[in-house]
Amino acid sequence: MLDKRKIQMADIAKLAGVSTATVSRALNGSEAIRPETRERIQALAQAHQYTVHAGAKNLRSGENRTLGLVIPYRAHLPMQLTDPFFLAMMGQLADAMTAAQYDLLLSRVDADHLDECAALYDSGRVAGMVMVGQWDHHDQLNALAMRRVPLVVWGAMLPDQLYCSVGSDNFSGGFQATSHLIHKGCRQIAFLGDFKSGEAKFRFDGYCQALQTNSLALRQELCIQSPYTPLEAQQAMHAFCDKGIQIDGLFAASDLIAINAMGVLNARGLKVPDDIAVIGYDDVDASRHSFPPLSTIRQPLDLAARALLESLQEVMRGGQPASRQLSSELVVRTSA
Amino acid sequence: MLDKRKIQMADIAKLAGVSTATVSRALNGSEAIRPETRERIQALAQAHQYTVHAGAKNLRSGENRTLGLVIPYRAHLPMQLTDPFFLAMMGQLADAMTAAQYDLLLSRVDADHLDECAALYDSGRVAGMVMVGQWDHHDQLNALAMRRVPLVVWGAMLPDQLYCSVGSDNFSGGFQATSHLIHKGCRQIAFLGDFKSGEAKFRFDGYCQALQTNSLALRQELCIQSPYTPLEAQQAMHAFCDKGIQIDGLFAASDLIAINAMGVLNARGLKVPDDIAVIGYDDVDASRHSFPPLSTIRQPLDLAARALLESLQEVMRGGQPASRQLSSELVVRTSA
DNA sequence: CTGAAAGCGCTAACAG
DNA sequence: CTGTTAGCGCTTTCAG
Repeated sequence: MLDKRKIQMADIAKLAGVSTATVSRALNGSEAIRPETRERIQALAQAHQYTVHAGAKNLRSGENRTLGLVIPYRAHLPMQLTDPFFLAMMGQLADAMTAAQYDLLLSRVDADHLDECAALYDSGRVAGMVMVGQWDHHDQLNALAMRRVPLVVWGAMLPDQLYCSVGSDNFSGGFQATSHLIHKGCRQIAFLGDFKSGEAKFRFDGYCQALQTNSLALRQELCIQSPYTPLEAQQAMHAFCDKGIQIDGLFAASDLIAINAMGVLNARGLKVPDDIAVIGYDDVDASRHSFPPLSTIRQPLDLAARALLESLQEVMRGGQPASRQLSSELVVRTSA
Repeated sequence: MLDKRKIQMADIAKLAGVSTATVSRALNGSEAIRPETRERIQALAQAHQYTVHAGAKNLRSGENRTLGLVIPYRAHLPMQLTDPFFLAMMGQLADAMTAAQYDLLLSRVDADHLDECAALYDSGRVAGMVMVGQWDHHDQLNALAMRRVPLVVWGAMLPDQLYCSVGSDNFSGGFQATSHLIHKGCRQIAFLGDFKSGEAKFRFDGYCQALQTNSLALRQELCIQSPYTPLEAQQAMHAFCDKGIQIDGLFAASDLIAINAMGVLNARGLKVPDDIAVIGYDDVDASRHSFPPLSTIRQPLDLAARALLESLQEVMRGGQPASRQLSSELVVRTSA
C-alpha cells in the first residue's frame, strides 16, 4: 500500500499551488474565484478522484444533509417489512431524497420504543426523519415531537396531533371501495382488516358510511378482524368461511390480504368476482398480476413521497406544516 | 425558542464541574475514571438527552461506523425493488448491521454507472458497502475493487473476480429443484427465467445438469426467456402456452415469477401440481401463502446477511476474504 | 480574487 | 484518576 492515506484537500491545494481556501471555493462553485483557477482545480480533483469529506464539511458548516427513514418493527414479529406497499414507499422516498441531494439513513426501531430514534437526531446523524409504519403510536410520536425532533409521519391524521403527518384519505378510500361493490350489486359485504386501529380504522369508517348511505345494515358478523400479515389474514378468512355466513362482496384493508383472501375463496371453490366480488387497498404492483386482477384503491405514492419530503423540510426550517391527506382513487380491474 | 442551540459536551462538563475530556471518557466507558464520576456524568447526560455528536466523533477518531447498502436500478425501469427477495435481504442486512453497531446508508445507483457509488466512499460517508442486485456488471465491479473501494457483492461467483462476493450455490439449487421435479415423475420440464446472465444462468446450468444426469434431453423450446418482473414473466408464459407445447414440470428462476406463472397456468385451466408441477426459487414469504403453496429453493438469508457483513469487515481491515457460496435447501410444499 | 487564521464538537496523548 | 493541549478535514470571515 503506497498510498494508504486518503487524498485530501490540502493535497489538491499543494498540487494546484494554492491554499485550501481556494480549493474549497472552487469545489463549492463560489463566484469569488477566477474561472480558470476554478476549472483547473476541479479537473485536478476529478483526476485524483478527490471528493470533499462529507463529515468534516458538515461539522464545519453546521449543515447536515442526511435524513432518516425509520421503519418500526414489532419485537415478536419477524419483520413487518413484508408488505410490498412499504417497499414501494421506501423506493419512492429514496428517489425523492436522492433527487433533493439528501442521503438516506435507514433505521429500524422497536415499535414499542419509538423514542429511541430521537438519538438519531440528538447525535446529529440525521437532520430529520420520516417514519413509515401502519401503527398508531400516537403518544410516542407526540412525545418525539415535543422533544423537538424534526419528524414527519406517513399515516392517518389524528386529533391532538403534535407532529405532521401525510397520508391518504382513508375514509374516502373506504367509502369509494364499498360504494363500488354496492354499485356492482353486492348487498352482503364483509370487511377484512384491523378495523380498530391505524389507517384501517378509517377505511372501515368509510365502509360503514357507504353502507349507511345505501341503506344497508352494518352487520357485526361481517367485520373480520385481521392484521396485515398474509398468514393471519388467511386464517381469519378460513375461520369466517367456516361459519357459513353468506356474502357477495369483500373489502380488504390491503391488497396483500385481499390477494390472500381470494386465494382462500378459490381454494373453497368460490369464484371471484362471480360469487364474491373483492376489492383491496394500495394498488400494489402484485395486484395488477393477481388472479383475478384485483380492483383496488390507489394511494398516490409518488406524490406522497414528495409531500413527506417537503413537509419534513418545512419542519426542519422550524415551521409547522399542516398535516395532509392525499386523495385516493378507485382502480377497477376484474375482481370487482 | 429559548434553547435553539443543541446541548453539547461542554455543557455537560460545566454542569458536572469537570473537563470535556472526563465527560468523553465517562460516556465512552473508559476504565480510567472513577466509577462514581462516570455514573454521575452518564446520569447527567441522560437527563439532558445528550448524545455525543456522531460526526465530530468520527472526524476526530478517524472511525466511521456507517455502511452503505447500494441497490442498483435500471434507468428505464420504474424500480427493480419490487421483488420481495430484495426486501427480505435488506431487512436482514439492516438487522445484522444494526446489531453490529453500524448505521446503514441506503443508496440507489444507476446500474450502468455503478462507479458513481465510489463517491460514497471517497467522501467518507461510508466505510464500505454491500451491493445487492441480480445483474452482472462484472467489469464495473472489478473497476470499483481496483479503486480500492471496500465492497462486497451479493451474487454469483465469477472467474477473474477482483471483489468479494457472497451468494448461494445457484448451480446446486437449480440441480436440486430440477431433480425434485424428476423424482416426482416429470419428464418434460421447462425453465422460466433469464438463463443467459447473472444468477439465473447458474440455476439454469444446474437444471441442464439434472436433466443430463437423468438421461433427459435438454430441449431449446422448453427454455423460456424471461426477466424477474411479474408482467414480463406472465407474457412469456402466455406466449409459451400459445405454442401448445406439452410440459409436466416447470422450474422458475424466482418465486415471484413462479407464482405469476402458476397464475397463468390456472387461468388456462391447467392444475398445479396435477397437470404441471411447479418449483420456484428464493423461498420468499409469499410462496408459503400462494395457491397452491409453492415448492422452492431456500436461500439462507440470515446467514447471507451475516456473511456479507463479516466479509465486508474483513475487506475494510484490508484483507481479501474469499468469495463464498452458501448452500441452498429444497423446501417441498404443494406445487411440486 | 486569494491567503491566513480561527474554529465546528469531539478524542487522545501527555502531563500532572 | 483528571485536566491541558493539540488537532481530525474542512469552511469562512477578515485582511490583503
